[in-house]
Amino acid sequence: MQEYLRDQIQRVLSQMGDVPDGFAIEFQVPGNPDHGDLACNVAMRLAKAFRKAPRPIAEELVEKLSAVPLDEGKIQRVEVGGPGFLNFWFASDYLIEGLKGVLDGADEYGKSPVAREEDSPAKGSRQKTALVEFVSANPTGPLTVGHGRNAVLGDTIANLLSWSGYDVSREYYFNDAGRQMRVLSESVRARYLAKVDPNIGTKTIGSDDEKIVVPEPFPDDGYLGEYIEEIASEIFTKHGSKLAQDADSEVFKTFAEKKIFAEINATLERLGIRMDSYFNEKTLYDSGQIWKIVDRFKELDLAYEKDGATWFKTTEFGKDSDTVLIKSSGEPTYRLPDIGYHVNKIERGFSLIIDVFGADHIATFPDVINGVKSLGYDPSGIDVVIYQFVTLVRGGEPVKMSTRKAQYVTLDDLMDEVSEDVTRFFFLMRSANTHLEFDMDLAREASEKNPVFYLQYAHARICSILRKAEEVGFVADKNAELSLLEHDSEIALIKVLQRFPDVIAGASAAREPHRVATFLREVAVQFTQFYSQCRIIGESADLASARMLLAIASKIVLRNGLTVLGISAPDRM
RNA sequence: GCGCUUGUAGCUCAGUUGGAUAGAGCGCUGGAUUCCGGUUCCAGAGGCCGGGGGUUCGAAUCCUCUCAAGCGCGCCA
Repeated sequence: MQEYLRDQIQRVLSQMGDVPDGFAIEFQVPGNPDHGDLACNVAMRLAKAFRKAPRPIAEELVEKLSAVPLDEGKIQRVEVGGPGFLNFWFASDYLIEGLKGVLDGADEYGKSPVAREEDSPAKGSRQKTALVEFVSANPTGPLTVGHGRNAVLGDTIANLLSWSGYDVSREYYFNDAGRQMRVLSESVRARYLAKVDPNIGTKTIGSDDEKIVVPEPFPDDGYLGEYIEEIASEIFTKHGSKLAQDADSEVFKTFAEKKIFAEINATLERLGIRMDSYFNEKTLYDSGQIWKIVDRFKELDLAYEKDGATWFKTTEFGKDSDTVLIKSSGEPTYRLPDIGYHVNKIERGFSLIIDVFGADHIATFPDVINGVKSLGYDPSGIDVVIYQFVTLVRGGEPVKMSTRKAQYVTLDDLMDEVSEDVTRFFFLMRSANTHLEFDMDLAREASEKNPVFYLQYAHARICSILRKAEEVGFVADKNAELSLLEHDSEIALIKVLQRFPDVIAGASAAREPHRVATFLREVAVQFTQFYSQCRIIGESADLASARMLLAIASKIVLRNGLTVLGISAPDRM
């Protein structure tokens, strides 16, 4: 439709004056139905070039457009509105074609065709690929609520890209060799030793307001969660006391890592998330890649040695200070493997590389990009999605969390309390860069106050109508005369449904899943209005069939939208 | 102190690329109901879009200054 109108306007404009080079004709969907179905602002934007007021330009445009009649199957009428907008009203034939499109599309409605690389002919018709890296929590403990937002965002963005025609891979990046894992291992070992010898000495760690008693060998910055205790018990059950003498035993680390990873994956599974690959940071060491990068940085005069450490000249890129790449202990900081990892991703040939991480990581991202660029790679395919932190609210008060005492609500706890569907929806209903307030009381409530239930209810209600129709022996004619749909609420609903593909495409391009959630609410509202104003079963066979098809189309859009968000569309509630 | 993010209705938040009278849900007030699911629908009240200045046909949106909040600024990740 937009292309058609663009061509028409282009043709008329060229007769009216000199259109500036590169002038693009743009359209928008007006918020106010009195302004038609599509609006165009060319008249205002050309006022200066034409040295004329916008309104006369618009009026001339309308006159010229109507002189060579516009396709009546597409456009019903054109008017000048406000300061000089061209307002177009779609013809009902066009709307009906769109409705048929929804029904024909069915489970596929809203999907874009396969996206192909077009920039390089050599690549021919290769499908675009995307790598979405998310979660990426090191296996040191259960996933928290914060990880939940990351996980759900990443997974949904992956869904969106896949609906936009990308071949998508989900990847989990982790490090099981660093300091964190050492502390984890020592924490488990200390708990284990206390089981072997209950008389082992204790000590107190923590600050003045948070004192915690732990076994003597426990690291000062150790992990205090209950799960450490459980892992130690399991090791004790399996190995008895024979590991007590072996200070270097790898068992603590490998056992803990294996168990924690299994739990993380089980948690992700509950959310319907399945990774395609896991990338161990260790790979980058083993291949020698990170050392090559350091050498290259030194050749480029972007790295130097000082105080026994190797530094990255981030001041070259406008930062206040340089950054350590390799500590004086010989161990790299996370920044070096991060650069290596992104080089690795680029070398794997993805068209699009998406990272999802929390606001606390934002400052390190430019270093990675600058590093990648300095090494001669093109970072333009890398896109970062940043999300702000989550606050749980219960009874109007924020839920206090303390990592120190390991008093935090895990993602599993949250799902136990409010269900998987609600968890996903609440993480997706707000834009990623707002601080999310997760209202537990609202989330628990299974009523119209809870936006997820409102959507699911609308879907269930349509299913109920279909069941009812079956009971009374009514079968909708698949070739029903859809032009019988002319009630305001029917027309409004048809128009909303047809926006779905654009919403998906827009949400995908902007990596903003919340647009889908916002849109689905509109669909549910429009459907409910239609439902309350128009009866289906009991009307004449023709009208009942047409309305039934409209209800089925609504069901398709609700269902597909919920599917993209990873939320179930129940037949009954 | 510097950097990033965010300030929109009482609360939680939408607002596309700069567009027409700034929207939704909750809460509040008042109404509807012979119904295919009342987990519903309709109406109303409620706004200095944090504040000042600028850009232009036109600003919640862009620029600038300023105020406030969150996060980051480590040989942690």
